[in-house]
Amino acid sequence: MRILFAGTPDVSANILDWLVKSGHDVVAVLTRTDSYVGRKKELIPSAVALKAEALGLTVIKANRIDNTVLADIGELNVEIAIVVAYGSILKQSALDAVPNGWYNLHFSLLPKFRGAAPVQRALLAGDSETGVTMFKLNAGMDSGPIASSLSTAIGFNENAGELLLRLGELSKSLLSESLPQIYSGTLQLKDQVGEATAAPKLTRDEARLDFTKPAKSLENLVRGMNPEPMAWCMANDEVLRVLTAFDSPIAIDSSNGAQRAIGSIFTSEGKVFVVCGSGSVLEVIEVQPSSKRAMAARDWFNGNRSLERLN
RNA sequence: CGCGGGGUGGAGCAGUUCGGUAGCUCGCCGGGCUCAUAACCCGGAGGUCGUAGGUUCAAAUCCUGCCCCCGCAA
Repeated sequence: MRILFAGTPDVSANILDWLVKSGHDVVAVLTRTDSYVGRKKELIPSAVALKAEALGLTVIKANRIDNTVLADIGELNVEIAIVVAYGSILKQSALDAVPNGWYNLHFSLLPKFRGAAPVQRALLAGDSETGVTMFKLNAGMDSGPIASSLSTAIGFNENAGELLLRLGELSKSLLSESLPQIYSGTLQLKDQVGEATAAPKLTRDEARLDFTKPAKSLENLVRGMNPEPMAWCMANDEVLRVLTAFDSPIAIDSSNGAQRAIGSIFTSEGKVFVVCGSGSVLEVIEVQPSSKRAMAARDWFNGNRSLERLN
């Protein structure tokens, strides 16, 4: 079947590459328009656009499926579309433009975590399992009938970037299982069952560490926010990004009153700890002060001996 | 010309306002203490202070150009 692939970021590009190299008949790619990225505001094509060009595929760049784009899609005579993190909502008119429909890969076990940030939200929630779901798009938000899904255990120190990478790989298994069924018309779709939850895009406010919370929930935040937008807190009026941190099994020494204040920093055996809520302690592994590169928390602390607390 | 912050021994930082031959916390090497240690004590190596030029008796510090790095915002 002639396939239209729609996607934008790295994960999508990786799956596109795999589809083509596995012999699937991808004839064109739909991706978001080039966007200004970085300090120098350079106009950069999406990862999918770059990959598609390298593969010699037709590329349609659009953030909205207007009549012009619909016409372009019409001319391609594609039979199905596969969507992996395209980045824009597809309206009914767009869905109708592809005869056998659009199949979306979503990085959660639907109906959990519908929306833009399923991987991060699963980590924030402290879930021990997540997965990838292939479903047929309808006009709703990730609410279409499911073709298939695969679950996977979340590693205990896995962050969002690492988990996404793994889910991307899992997707390939899902596709190699489901695509042949779509081609042969034997695929069975099932309505989503269970409680639906929303996974809206992350905001920078949400990424701020609140040390009055238990260390475990801060660990979840740090993992879920890495690599984007990255958890952060304030250290002497400067933003400190926290790349890696774990709930520590050590307990606060109740004999040391100074160490008990929320947000207090202390070291032990070369490790850096922060006092959190409910008597818990967060071990900080890697941080990035503003203007600096990411560094081991210990190195950072060596240069900031006078710092007593984070907030 | 979107806003802003940085480049100082192997690492992280201070010193730059008010020029005068480099300091702190670590790491590393050697020695000591100890049953032992990531703890403690003593000693040591290691720096063209991003780079090019300028001012000066003298520049990490003042002036100018350039290179590299980072956060925010998009």
